[in-house]
Order: sequence, then C-alpha cells, then structure tokens
Amino acid sequence: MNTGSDRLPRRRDEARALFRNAILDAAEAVFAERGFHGARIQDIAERARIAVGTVYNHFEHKDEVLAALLEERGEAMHAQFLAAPDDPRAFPARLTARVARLLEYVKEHRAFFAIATEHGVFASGAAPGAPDSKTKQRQVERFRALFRELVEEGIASGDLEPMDVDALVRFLGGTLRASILSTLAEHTVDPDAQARTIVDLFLHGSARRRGKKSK
Amino acid sequence: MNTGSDRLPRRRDEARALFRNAILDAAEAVFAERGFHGARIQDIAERARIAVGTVYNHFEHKDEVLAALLEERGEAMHAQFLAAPDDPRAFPARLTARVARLLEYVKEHRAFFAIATEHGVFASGAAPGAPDSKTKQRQVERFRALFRELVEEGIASGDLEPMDVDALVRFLGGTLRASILSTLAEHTVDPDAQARTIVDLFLHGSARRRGKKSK
Amino acid sequence: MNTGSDRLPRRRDEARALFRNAILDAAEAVFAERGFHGARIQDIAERARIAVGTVYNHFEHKDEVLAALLEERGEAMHAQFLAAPDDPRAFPARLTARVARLLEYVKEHRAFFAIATEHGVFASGAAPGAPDSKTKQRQVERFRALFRELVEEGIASGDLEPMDVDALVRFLGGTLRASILSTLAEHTVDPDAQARTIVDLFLHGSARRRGKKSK
Amino acid sequence: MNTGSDRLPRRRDEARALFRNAILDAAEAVFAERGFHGARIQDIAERARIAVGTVYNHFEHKDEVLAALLEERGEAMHAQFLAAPDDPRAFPARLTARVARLLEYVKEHRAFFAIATEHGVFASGAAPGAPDSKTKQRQVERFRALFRELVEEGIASGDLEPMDVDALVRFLGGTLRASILSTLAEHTVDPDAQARTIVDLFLHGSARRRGKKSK
DNA sequence: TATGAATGAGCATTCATTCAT
DNA sequence: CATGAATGAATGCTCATTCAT
Repeated sequence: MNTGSDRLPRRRDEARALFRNAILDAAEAVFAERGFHGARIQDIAERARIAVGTVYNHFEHKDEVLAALLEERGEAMHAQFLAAPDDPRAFPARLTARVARLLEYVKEHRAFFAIATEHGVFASGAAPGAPDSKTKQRQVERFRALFRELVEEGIASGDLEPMDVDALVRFLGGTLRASILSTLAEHTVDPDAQARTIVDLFLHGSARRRGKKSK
Repeated sequence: MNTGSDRLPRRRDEARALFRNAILDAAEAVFAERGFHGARIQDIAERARIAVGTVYNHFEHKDEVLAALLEERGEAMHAQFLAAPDDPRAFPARLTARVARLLEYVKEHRAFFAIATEHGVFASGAAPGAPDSKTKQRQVERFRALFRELVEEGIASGDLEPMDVDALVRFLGGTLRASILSTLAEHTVDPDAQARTIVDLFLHGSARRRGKKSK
Repeated sequence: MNTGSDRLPRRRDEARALFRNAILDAAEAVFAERGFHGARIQDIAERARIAVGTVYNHFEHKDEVLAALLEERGEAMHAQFLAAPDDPRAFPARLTARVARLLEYVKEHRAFFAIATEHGVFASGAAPGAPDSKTKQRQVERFRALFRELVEEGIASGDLEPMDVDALVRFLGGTLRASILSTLAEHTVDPDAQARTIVDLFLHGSARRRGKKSK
Repeated sequence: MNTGSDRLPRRRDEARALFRNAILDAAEAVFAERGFHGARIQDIAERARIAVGTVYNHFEHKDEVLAALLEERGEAMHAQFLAAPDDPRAFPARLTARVARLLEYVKEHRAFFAIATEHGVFASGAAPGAPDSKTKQRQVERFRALFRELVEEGIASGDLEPMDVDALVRFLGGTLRASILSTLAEHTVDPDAQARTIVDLFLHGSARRRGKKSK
C-alpha cells in the first residue's frame, strides 16, 4: 500500500505541513493579539520558532497567511456548525445542538474566533484596511450561506417567522457574534447552557414571557 | 452683546473650530475607508485640503485624531440615543423611537458608525492593534451604560424578561450592530420601519408567531 | 538738541532694540542649553515672551540669530579682553589683568561663553553642522588676531619665547578655554586668583619650580 | 584549529563585523563633516554603500551609532595614550612618548578626533543638544582619569608642581586639544617634533628661557 | 529548503519659514 | 510691526520582502 518511492515524498509533505501549521498557529496568536497590521512577520516567525524567510517559503505574502488562516481554521469552524447526523430533528433543539458545537470549537480557538469576527466572517462590518482576499470573501460568504440555509430551514418547518430572510440572517449572526465574543475571556461557561440561552433569545427575544412557553 | 474686544478671538476660535472639524470630517472618511493603520495623515490632510503640518497643529498624534473623532461624534450619536421628552411612555414604543433616532443619525454618518463599531463602541470585539486611548474606552463604557440602563428600565417595567442583564445588553448591542451595519450601504430604508423590525426582533425573537400579538 | 520730529523715531528705535535684545537674551539661554540644532525658534520666542513671527521681524533666519549673538556679545567680550589704559606695563601683570577682566565678563555671561567656544571662537574645533556665517568667522578671526597681537607683544618684550607664533596662540587659546569652561558651573572662584593661575601656567607651565622665580 | 562546524558562524560574524565597521567608518566621516544633527542616517548609509535599513540592523538608533563610535574608536585612542613597556622612565620623556603615539593615532583618524573633542572627550565643553549616552560619559571619564593618573604620577615623581590636580588635568587637556585640533588639517607635521613642542609648553610654559635648560 | 541579514519604500512627526490678520 | 496658525520639506525609523548562503 505504501511503496518505497512515495515514502520520502510523504515524509516531505508531512514536514511541510508541520511547518505550515506551526506558522498558522503562531499567526493565529499574533493576529489576535495585535491585529493584522500590528502583527509583524518577524513576530509570527519568532513565535513559531523559525526564521522569517521560512514563512515566505510557505506563503507568498502576509495577506496569504491571513487568508490561509481564515480558510483552514474557518473551514473547521464551519464544519462544527454544520448539521450532524445525530442532531435532533426539531428546529429549536437542532439549532441549539449546532450552536453548542460551535461554542465548543470557539472554546478551543478563542484567538481564531476573534480574528474571524474582526474580518467580518460572522456578521459583516469587516475590518477596513485589512486585505480583502478572495479567500476571505469566500469564507464570509460560506458562513452567510450556512446561516441563510438554516434560516430558510426554520421558515420551512414553520419555526421561524416567514419574514425577510436577510434580516433574520443578520439577526442570527449578530446574536451569535455578540454572545460569543463576550465569553472569549471567560473560561467557565458551559457550552450547552450558553447555547440554550442564545437560541432562546434568537427565537423568542427578550420580552417578558407570561405563559409557560419557553423551553 | 458682542463687544469689539472679543470679536477677534471669537473669529479665531471659529477658524480653529473650522479646521478642526474639517480634519475630523476627513479623518472620518479616511478611517472608515482604510482603517486606522491604513489611513495616512497625508490622506487625511489631502482630503481636508490642508497641509500635513496643520493636522499636527490641532492634534498631537494620529491616535488623538481617532480619539477626538470617537469622542465628539460618539457624543452626538449617544445624544441621539438618549430618551427624549416626547418619547412614548410604553417601553416597546419608547425603544423604537430611540432606535429610529439612532438610525437617522447613522444615516448621516455612515462612516462614523463603521469606525465606532470597528473600535468596539457598540458591542465589544475591539480592533486589536488600534490605539486604546482613555477616550475610546470611555466612549465604549458610555454606550454600554446606556444599554444597561435601558435594559434595566425594561425589566423594571415588566417588559423584559428578568434575566442576566449583561446577556440582554449584549443581545441588544449585537442586534443593533448587525442590523445597522448591514444597512450602511443601502440608501433607501425608512428609519422608522427598520427600527420597528429591529425592536420587534429584539423583543420577540424570530420564532413564528401564531396568535395575533405582533403588530 | 532733541527736536520733536525725531522723538518718535527714537522711541521706535528703542522699542526695536528692546525686542532685538530680548530675542538675543533668549537665544543665548536656549542655544547654550540645547545647542544650535536643538534650539527651536519657538523656544526662543517663548523664552522672550513674544511670538515666533516677531523673531522673523528682527532676523532673517535662525542662523542670523546666532550670528548676531556671536557678533554683539562677542564684541563685548572682545572689548573686555582688550588692553585698558590702566593696565600694568609689565607683560605678565598686563596679561593677568586682561584675563581677569575676561573672567569677570564670563562670570556674567556663562551661557554666551559656552556658545562662543562651541562655535570655535576661542580655539578652533568648530562645531560642524552649525552654520558657518561670515560673521561667525570674523568673530573667530577677531579673537585669534587679538591673541596673536598679544603673543607678539610678549615676544617683543622678551617675556615670551620667540617660537612659532601660531603654536603660542593655540597654546594660549587652549589654556584659556579649558580653564574657563571648567569654571562655568562653579560660582565661587575669584577672578583675580584664577587669572593668576591661568597666566602662571601659560607662562611657566606645570613643571616643578625649584628656585624662587615664580611670581 | 578550525573545525568545520564553526566555519559558518565565523564567516557570519566576520560579515557582521565588516558591515558594522563600514558603518562606523562612514559615520566617522559624516559626523565629522556635518556634526551629529546634520548627519542623516541616509548619508551614512550611502557613504557605506549600504541601505538605510542595514544601519538599523546593526544599531538601534542614530545615537547608538555615535556611542559605538566613541566607544570603540575611543578605546583605541585611549590605548595609544596608555604607557607602553618601552616608554622611557623619566617623566618628561615618558609623557612625550605617549603624546607622540597619540598624535600618530590622530593622524590616521583625524575625523574621529574631531568628533571626540566635539563631544567633550578631551576637555569638557560638551556639545549641547547631542545625545548624552552612558557610553559617551564613560569615555569622557576614561580620558579624564588617564590624565589625572598621569598628572599624579608627575607630581609624585617631583616633575610637576604639586598644585591643584584638576587644574593641571584641565591644563593638559586644553593644551593637547588645542595643539592637536590645529594640526588636523595639516598633513606634514612630524609627530615626534610636535609632541616635544606640546610637552615642552605643558611643562615649561611659554615664558622666555634665558638659561640652557629646555630639552 | 531553512536561514537571517540586506533592502528601500513608506509613514509619523518636527520645525524653519511664510503670511493673512 | 506683532501675532500665531498654515505650510511642506526633511528625517528617523519600521517592516514586508528578497536572496545569498
């Protein structure tokens, strides 16, 4: 299954991937700390314990480091938010499950989430001045599409008010963004409980509930 | 009413204010377009049709230009969002009126709103790498306090669910931020209608309403 | 003797001279404190309690302020060092009297002396980078000429070794410069005593005197 | 003697030293020509035939270039002035030998001597406005200490008048400074002859010598 | 391929000088 | 003539990118 000839290339590829990943890890930390402009390639290289030149052996430009970061880590985050086979069928519970998974991802990648929102991945308001790569736009679209799908699903199932889809998408993005960002610093919150709160607000708002409804 | 002796000083002060304002106007546009780091003092000066040195006759540092912008324009925006004597008494209508005024302000100062949110005025998620002046922090606190007050008022009046105040504050901020940012590009929306939609989402969420309640 | 018509002009001239002097006084202090390059016209104006523009009503350039300073105050210092009618006839006593007068002048104009030496007035080694005006050169020459005259007088009278005049001039300048500069900070020294020490070193050097000669 | 493993580092260090030296050489010339403030990093870089950035790869600030210059070249000059094993024992001859060595050094480093004196290394009268680094102060102290030592030695041996040591130190510094500076431009003088003249003036002053003593 | 020094365009800031009031 | 704000050339320093080793 593994011929001798491809053993070396494979090793080589693994080595490349190792470097690449180390760079992205470092970039994640540094971009989150200082923002895109404040982060120097030098800083990233130092944090990755490699030389500046090496960064340029893996990425053409500083922009590309950011793009790759948003692309690859965004892909993972995106995957977490996708519906899973075992998710409940009912819309509210289903949404809650997905949000909980997202929160769990964020818990492990606080820095990345900060970067992602800074670059408008969650709810527009992009960072002006930062590079506006294709990749970045695509990632933004990707999440927007996911949200839209979700909202349409909710409308179809009769769980969401059949109103302007874009408005609902923004509402969902804004709610998630604000709630998650604020927990970036805290380390204690339980993802499931938080997810329930978020979804409850998204679904029923903040108005006083007289009857028995909620949850 | 205007003695001869103070005529000159008054003129001078007016001139100073004129320059200062021109700089802030230019900065508003340039910061919004390119972000803090991307904005060159040169750009701001050119846009204001003055010389670079003049900028420094009015502000000590680039940072200070941003701080003054957030301070002064933020003050105005803040004022719009304050309760007005003629506002309705009932919480929902009251909130709607205030949001509508805010929207009207934003309509005239799209660029500023973008900057304000980028710097975390509306809902944290500050821009890393940007200067973190006292002024800026104060402005952020200011809005947070206003939101908190509003939320507490709503809880007191029985219109809002008596839950974690911070969570509601974030929810409100996130909802406003997302909704308003998305309309920054559009020129057509009616502030009142938009305000109603926003407040409705904030109060009753996105869940399908079976009964007759909403409007 | 004083017709009505010239009264006003005279007053005007006096006013001009007042301003001019205030500027030079301020410049003396600021140049001494921060050096030519470090001194900003602004600083000088502030110290003189006038506006920057006013400095330019009296001097064309920054250079010219320095030049005027060296010229006018140098003239005064020069005058002190000139032989006076009452000076003793014998060369050593004569030299001592002149040096004592110089020291007295310096006592009152420490700042100026520092500037003068910085600009090579006493013993070359000019400050590179500082403007090299005609005036400045003239002032330098002036003192050099005075020293040369003095040395030649000493040789003629048989009191100085008839050696290379330039070498003696430098020796005299160097001895004066070093001795005076070091006393710039101290406030206690008696000019006469110091003058005697300086002249003694200049005349007889530092070698141990066995016999009875000195003084 | 030279293992393979250290060959590369050694080369690198050599390269670094080469650049560093080129920068210091250039700085020596430019500082001497235009003074500290007048010297632009650009000028130094151009003279060294390197890029501006390279200067900053070797020195943090402009100040540091000057400091390194004073430190390193000053060290060498200092070394020349130190007593050597072969120096004569008798004070006058000993001093003459040392001064001659100093003159020889200066002959090769005219520019540096000018800078050193400008910054007060030889006899106070520091350049106001120029940076006042630790290094610089140390270098000044260093020479002063050397002079003091020398003077004390002379007093101990009975060759110098047992008077105020500081006064003698200043006298020596002033004499050297003035004599050397004036020869900076000339290229012909014989160091030994000049040293004899200087020391003779320092020891016996400029007064006419009747007897047979001198030399 | 990793390294890290060299490069130089780019930018914030200063300050001598001008000029309308 | 005094004033002081406007001007813009000049300069120190940074940092993305290149490239010889």
